[in-house]
Amino acid sequence: MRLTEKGIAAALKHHGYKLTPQRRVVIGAITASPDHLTPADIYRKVHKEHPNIGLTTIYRTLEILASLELICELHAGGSGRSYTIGAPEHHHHIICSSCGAVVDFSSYDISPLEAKLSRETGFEIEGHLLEFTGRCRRCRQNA
Amino acid sequence: MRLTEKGIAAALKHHGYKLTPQRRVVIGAITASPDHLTPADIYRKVHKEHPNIGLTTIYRTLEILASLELICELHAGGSGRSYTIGAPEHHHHIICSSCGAVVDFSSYDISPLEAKLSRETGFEIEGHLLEFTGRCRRCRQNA
DNA sequence: TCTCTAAATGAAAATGATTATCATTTATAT
DNA sequence: ATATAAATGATAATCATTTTCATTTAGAGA
Repeated sequence: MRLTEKGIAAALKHHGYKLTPQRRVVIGAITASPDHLTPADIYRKVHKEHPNIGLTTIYRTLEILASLELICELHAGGSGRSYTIGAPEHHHHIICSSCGAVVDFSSYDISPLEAKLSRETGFEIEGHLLEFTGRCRRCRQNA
Repeated sequence: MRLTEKGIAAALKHHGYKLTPQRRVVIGAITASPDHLTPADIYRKVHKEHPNIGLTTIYRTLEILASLELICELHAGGSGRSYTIGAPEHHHHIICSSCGAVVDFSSYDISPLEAKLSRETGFEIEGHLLEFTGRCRRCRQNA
């Protein structure tokens, strides 16, 4: 289950941010895409319909959305930063290296591993990064 | 078990790369540090003793070392790219968010999870990213 | 609905990281 | 010792991201 455009808009307001037309457009672009998008990707996507939206605004909006965990930052694959739509529950991502599609999975609980590592290394675990890359079913069939 | 300066130098030669003084210095800086280092970090470290080594050379050397998997690229934490010394076996990393120390762990086999995901999602898994951040024992005790 | 104000925007410049270029130097095979 | 392809360093070019600041605007309250 992924967050919806309406849900994200409501969460923004709930946290005291203004719901500007520009922010609506950025949120719309992210919720409409199954892929991971860089700030430049989003700029290109929205620039046709909304040529007045600046890249700076996109950066600022993405930063807010990420800080509220309404979108997820991805690390695997490309070198630059990219984002995908968030979800209500904690989850991880599989990214298709061919088409860029992102699939969530929440069927894995990482906390036992965290506990084990904490015991073995003396670290107090604060966070983790777990992502997979691969080729999605469709891309495999098209090959 | 981590790779040694000698082992990395030998591997470089084995793959047909020349073992220049500059590369030796970069390799030395990485093997000498328990932390993750950005290209700029390494430049600062080596610049005192070897002011003639350019940042460009450091970038080029890091790229080669990473492509041969003699060093590991880290993603968690900082935004820029950073590296740490490699190891002979596949492993993952825990990074101290306070002091930057990197601890390896290889006590976790991710392949059952990969198989499960492949079955559930139809993806052919190609790679993964698994890192933890936390506070190491020493930093916790100093706090 | 109107007004006000803090927040948000966009354009531009500044910054910072990374890559490309190219003339010069050098590690190593012979 | 020599030849040569590879590597280097200085510089410039590129690209992503952040800062700045004057202007605009969403939304709270009258």
